[in-house]
Amino acid sequence: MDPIGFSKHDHTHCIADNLAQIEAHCAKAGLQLTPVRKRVVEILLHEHRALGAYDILDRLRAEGLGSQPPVAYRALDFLVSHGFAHKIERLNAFVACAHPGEVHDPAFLICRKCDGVAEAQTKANAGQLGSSAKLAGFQIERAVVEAEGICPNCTSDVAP
Amino acid sequence: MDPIGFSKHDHTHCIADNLAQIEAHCAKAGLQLTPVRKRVVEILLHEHRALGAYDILDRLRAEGLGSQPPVAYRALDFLVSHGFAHKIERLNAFVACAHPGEVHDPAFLICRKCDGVAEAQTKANAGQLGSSAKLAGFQIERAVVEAEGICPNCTSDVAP
DNA sequence: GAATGTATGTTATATCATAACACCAAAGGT
DNA sequence: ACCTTTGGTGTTATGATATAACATACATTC
Repeated sequence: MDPIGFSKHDHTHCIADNLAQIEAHCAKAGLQLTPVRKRVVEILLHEHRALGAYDILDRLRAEGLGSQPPVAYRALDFLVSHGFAHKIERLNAFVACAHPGEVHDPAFLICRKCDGVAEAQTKANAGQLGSSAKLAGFQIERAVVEAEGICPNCTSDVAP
Repeated sequence: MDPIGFSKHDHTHCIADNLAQIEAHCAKAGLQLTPVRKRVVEILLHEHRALGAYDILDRLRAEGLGSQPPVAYRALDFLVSHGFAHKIERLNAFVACAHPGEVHDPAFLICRKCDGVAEAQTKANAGQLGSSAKLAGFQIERAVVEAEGICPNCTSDVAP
């Protein structure tokens, strides 16, 4: 399974490119991409799916980079708060951002067969949700949009 | 779309009406609205906000209706699976459904000041997300849409 | 070189959720 | 009437996710 938008791509380049973008962004913004943080984003980039904090922690532990939950959670907090990763609330898990550095309101397509996660774009204040909010006098600051279903690679062998 | 929850309304009637609808629906569909299940949905209806499973459990315990987590989770599973309540993934908490019995794709507006939750309607396959999914060849089966921000009642005393 | 800020290491614990098994009560067949 | 099936509840134990709190380390700056 290698879904970024669920399409085939050169995964090695995809990792390297994203990492380069992240490093550039950190350098520019004066953010410290420490070994643990870098390794966590590498792990996330290596999969194109959501990983739980404890999955990540297991890998860090195996590499001697930290063994207690706060190590993983702190690295993830850094990545999420700077837009290098996102939390998938539905899964209590984390994915690398597909557009690091850009400002965006992410939406996710989660395949329930292969667990792949694709990142789509939305505008939180446009569309149906924006209309409802406007009507209600509600100011949207952040929106969680996570669709579950079947990705194109799994449509053939779909089982209910 | 008329999100209820942030507007004034006769709360006693709102509870009674919803409960009546739920009872009618259960009777019609041959579902057992047992004492625990009924009490849980009453508790949820009484608040217009999301309650954690353990909050609900505490109240059940105080009334001698069950004291262990599975009691609350089982009742909540029943309510959620039949559309009488919804889980707010962002909060790991539950709200009563504002439109029990009707088929709908709920979306939520969550106030970060007062914790109020309003339910709005969307169509999962329409709009921006639907377009993205279509483009990717992704079949949406279910969508989690949860907006966080400030409700109309809290806009005055808004703090960042 | 002391003070400050930021990151990490570690312990302990909080919070959310479910597996597994025992028990009970209603519904339906014989 | 008796039995069996089905679905709900009671309980124990544990799994899974997440954070508070405090100690240590290391660089920057004054």
